[in-house]
Amino acid sequence: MARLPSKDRKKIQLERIENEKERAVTLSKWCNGIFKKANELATLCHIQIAIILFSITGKRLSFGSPNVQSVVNKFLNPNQLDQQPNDFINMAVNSNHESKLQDFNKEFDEVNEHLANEKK
Amino acid sequence: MARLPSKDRKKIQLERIENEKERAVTLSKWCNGIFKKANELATLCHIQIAIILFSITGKRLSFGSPNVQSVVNKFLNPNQLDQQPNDFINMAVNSNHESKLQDFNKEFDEVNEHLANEKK
DNA sequence: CAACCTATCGTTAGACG
DNA sequence: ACGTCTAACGATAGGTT
Repeated sequence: MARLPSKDRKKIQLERIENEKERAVTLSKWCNGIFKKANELATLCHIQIAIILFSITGKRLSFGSPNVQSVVNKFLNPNQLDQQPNDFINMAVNSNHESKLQDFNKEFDEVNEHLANEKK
Repeated sequence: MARLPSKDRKKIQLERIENEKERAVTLSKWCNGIFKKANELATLCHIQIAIILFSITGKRLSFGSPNVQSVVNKFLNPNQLDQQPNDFINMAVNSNHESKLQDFNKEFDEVNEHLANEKK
């Protein structure tokens, strides 16, 4: 309730946050913000976008619209025509990427859950 | 100079922008904003981040800190230890990705140029 | 510790150059 | 087409629950 009067100071300083906890909180908030913006941009401008991020602790976060795989794949194979989703899945499964795909799906679920919550 | 009085209305509607020119302008502005945020986040939280984006016209834009390749590579090979930059470059050159690398470098130059300008 | 709150900071739509 | 301007909008630091 009664909020202390003079604490809303901000003004980010563009340098590394040394305090671990503060850094983790900032990362979490900014990730939400950037992923949300990416999602809005995908809708507004009808683009495809993928964001991949590794924190200093090794945690991996990603976001993609429509999904990370298709954008990364397009990035790695710019000369190919757009592939059907089934083609991409088949390609991935037919090579040695099974465990990778599971990781992907896990992350997508997490991110999508987050986004779904935010939309409510 | 004398600005019309009542035109700063906004309130984005979260739906696709149909007007091509307006959509291109919005994409340009938002890309600057998101890439800038990604760069700030990389500094603040000491993360690695890559953003890959394809516009509806097929234009490809990307941003990476420290660079797109290393993050995408880490994403595709999560079980490997971090590679030295030279290792990655050798890997890329030794496979059939030469033209891809040139594209990468071109994009990095463009983005870095933009960022450098913004920082001034 | 994640969600909520809100003053303040940062981003951007629309107008203009 | 790209930079600048600025009010209005959106994101968030620091706080509380």
